[in-house]
Amino acid sequence: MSGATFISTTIPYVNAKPHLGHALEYVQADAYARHRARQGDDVLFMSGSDENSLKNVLSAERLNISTRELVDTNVVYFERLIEHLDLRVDHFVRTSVDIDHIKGATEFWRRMEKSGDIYSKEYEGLYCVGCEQFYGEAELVEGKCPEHLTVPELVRERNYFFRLSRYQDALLEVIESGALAVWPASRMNEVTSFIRGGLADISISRSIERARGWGIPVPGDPGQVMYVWIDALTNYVNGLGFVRDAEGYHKYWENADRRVHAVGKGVIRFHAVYWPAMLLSARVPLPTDVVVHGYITLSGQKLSKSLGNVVDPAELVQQVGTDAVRYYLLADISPFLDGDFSEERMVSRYNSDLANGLGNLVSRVTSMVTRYRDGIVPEGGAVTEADTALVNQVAASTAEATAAMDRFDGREALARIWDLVRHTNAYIDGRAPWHLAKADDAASQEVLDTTLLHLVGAVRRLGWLISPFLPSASDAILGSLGESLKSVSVAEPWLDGLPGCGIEKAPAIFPRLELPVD
RNA sequence: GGGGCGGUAGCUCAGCCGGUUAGAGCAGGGGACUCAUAAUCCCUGGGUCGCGGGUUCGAGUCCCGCCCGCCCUACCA
Repeated sequence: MSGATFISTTIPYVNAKPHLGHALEYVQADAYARHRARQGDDVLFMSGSDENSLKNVLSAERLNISTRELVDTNVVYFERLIEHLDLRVDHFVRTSVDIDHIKGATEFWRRMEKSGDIYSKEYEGLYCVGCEQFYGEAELVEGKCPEHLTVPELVRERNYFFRLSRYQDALLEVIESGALAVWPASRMNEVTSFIRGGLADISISRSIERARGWGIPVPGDPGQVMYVWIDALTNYVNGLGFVRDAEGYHKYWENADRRVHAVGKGVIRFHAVYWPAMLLSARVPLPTDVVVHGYITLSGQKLSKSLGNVVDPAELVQQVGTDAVRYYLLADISPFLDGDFSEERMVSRYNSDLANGLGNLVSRVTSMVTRYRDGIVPEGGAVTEADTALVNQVAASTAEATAAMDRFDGREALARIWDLVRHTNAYIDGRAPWHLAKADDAASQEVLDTTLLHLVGAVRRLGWLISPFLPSASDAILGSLGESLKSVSVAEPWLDGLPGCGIEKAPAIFPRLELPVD
């Protein structure tokens, strides 16, 4: 146990601006990264951009600019989205720029070659530029690429091939033994049945002509560049300094407890079959988890540029704020299945859960401590059934949310956290502190003290619990209690250190949003 | 064609190896309260659990067939 966790997003092509699907994967990976970090792991969260793609070359040609110019321009939108969504990305790989990546991909290729897994042969196939992938006739729909609905081009040239076929048994073994877990289980079934169906060797290079001279050269053959997926997959180790045998590589990959890839359902095969096989060939440890999310539809329709229904996540953040977007993506969209986006639903969940639920709870608690005890958290008195029930809910929500996150299920985690939000609100009404405050007998005052202490404890715990999902709100809540995340531990008794603390009436953490009227 | 995953209250979903009157959140209806972001709390859910058979003392929960949606995979004519 090294206590280290590696988590990555896929690296998108930067031939266009990011859409909501990118945002989904980003926040899912970010929540997991923050979760593990909070559990005490040393976490490295990596993202990046896939720039060596023919798709980028063609987009640039259409715009009449250089490929370099295109990727340099577009990558900024992704970096900006990462900021807008408040992601704690530790390292961002640019595959056409980073020297570690370019050298690393080359070294990776050499290792596969050394294992005897690379050979060249004449090949002819139907290639979809949009997918950067060869298709068999049978996979086409009316002769067109099923993803892009364009006619693939017939390509014939000498290419290098990877002996994927050799790794069929080994891959089944790592997946079935659980060494490489694919989430959810249904996706794992897909992968194993695909492998059982037989693995053919795959083309891993293309002529420099077809690539328009863009891409990472194949070592020892200036006429060929690497197939974009081959260099792209190696970004995960290259971003850690694989080629330099860097300390980061040893720590966050080779010796890490968890090596996690968050991916979309469209690229499972690359991450759960090709990439592990490449790693086996290069004799590098495999990922431990591949977590597969679905796609986001918009009012039931697939996001597509031609339909003009692409939602710009950056714009969305500007309209409703980072918390609303993060919360919606994490709490409402299934982590594993396709989800539907609707602005109305996003606003509705924000208002009911964040503004009316948690936000209002923080307001009323801080307000009562300020009003009834001059902002000083009191010592508690005798504990009764209602207090114990609250304590139990704190423990249950904490345990359940933590366990859910270890299953990559942020939606479930948030649901269990909100059990505590509701329970705490109900606890307040059950105690009616405003009545206790008016009663001047000692007994009532003691109950009030106990109640306020427990409330502050619950709010503190909630602030801690939401930190992977809503980091800035978490800071705000803990800040209003004079706490920072670092000073709060799950291990310590949950009311420790609270009596005597000075707190202030918190400003609205989640101001209500108005539904867009149109 | 083969395989997989879904089809549960208006909406989004829970329901593990079959077992008392099928659940949650939101929305809707009624009531209470005032600390709070007109927020909160309490009460309120007669849903053919896609359809039809079957196994069982008993089935959303297992078996068979069918319908619908999505996905993976392959082409037998």
